[in-house]
Amino acid sequence: MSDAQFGGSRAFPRHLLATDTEAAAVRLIGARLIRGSHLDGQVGRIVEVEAYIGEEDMASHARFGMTRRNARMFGPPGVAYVYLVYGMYHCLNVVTEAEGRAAALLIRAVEPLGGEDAMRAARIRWAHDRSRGRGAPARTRASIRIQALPRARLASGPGLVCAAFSIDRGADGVDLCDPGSDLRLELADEDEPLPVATAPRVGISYAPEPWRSRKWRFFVPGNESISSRASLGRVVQP
DNA sequence: GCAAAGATTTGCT
DNA sequence: GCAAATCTTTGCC
Repeated sequence: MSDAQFGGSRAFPRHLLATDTEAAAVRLIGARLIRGSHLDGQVGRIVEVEAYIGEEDMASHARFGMTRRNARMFGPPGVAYVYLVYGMYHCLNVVTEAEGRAAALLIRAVEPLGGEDAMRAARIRWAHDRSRGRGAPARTRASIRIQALPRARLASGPGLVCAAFSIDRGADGVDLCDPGSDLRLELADEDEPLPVATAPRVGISYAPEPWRSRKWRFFVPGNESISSRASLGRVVQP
C-alpha cells in the first residue's frame, strides 16, 4: 500500500492548532490519525470532533482550573491529552491554543482508511482485557461481534477510537504534530474539503447554559463513521 | 478520608 | 429505552 492509496498526506502544521479552537476543529475534520507505519499501521480520517474551550467552559475538564488530570490542556498545542472516562474508556484530545490557555479537541470518530485488520485486532484485544473474569463465552461473543462490524463502525465513538488505535494513558503527552511519533496527525491532501456540520456537544447535560447549547461538535454530515450519538446540525463554511 | 459523578458503550428488558 | 460495568478525579467532611 502506498500513500497514493490514501490520497497523500503530510505532517499536520502545529500553527493550525495554535489559535482559535473552532477554526482548528474545522481544520482537523478530514485530517489523518495514524498509528505506526502506513504499511502495517492504522490510518483513518477524523470525521467528528468536539471543542472544549477555556476555563470558563463549564463543560470542560478545565472548569475547576488546572488540576493534575487536565494540566495537558494548559500546555502547548498539538500534544495529546488522554484521560480515562467511566473507569474503562480512554478519550483522545488534541490540545489547542497558546500554552497557558486550556483548550482541546476531543476526537469523537474516525473513518478507517487503512489497517482495518489491525483495528479489529486492537478492538478485540481491548474487549478481552475488559472481559477478564466474565468467562470465555463473553470473550467469544465480543470477538464475533467485532469481526462482524462494518469497516466504517470500527472507530465510531471516542472510546472506540482509542480502542481501535490502542490509545491509553501512555499516549498522554505525545506530540501529535511530530512525524516521528508512533501516534500522530497528518494533513490530508484532498481534492475537496469535506463538508462540516455543527451541533451541541454530547454527554454534557451537567453543564449550565450557554455551554450546554454551544454548537461545538463538528462532524461530516451523512458520514457512516460518525458516532451513534451524532445528529444533524447546521452546515458551516470550512 | 469518603461519597458521588463522569467528554461511554453494550446488552438486556 | 434503561441500567450496568468500572475507577479516577473531584468536592466536601
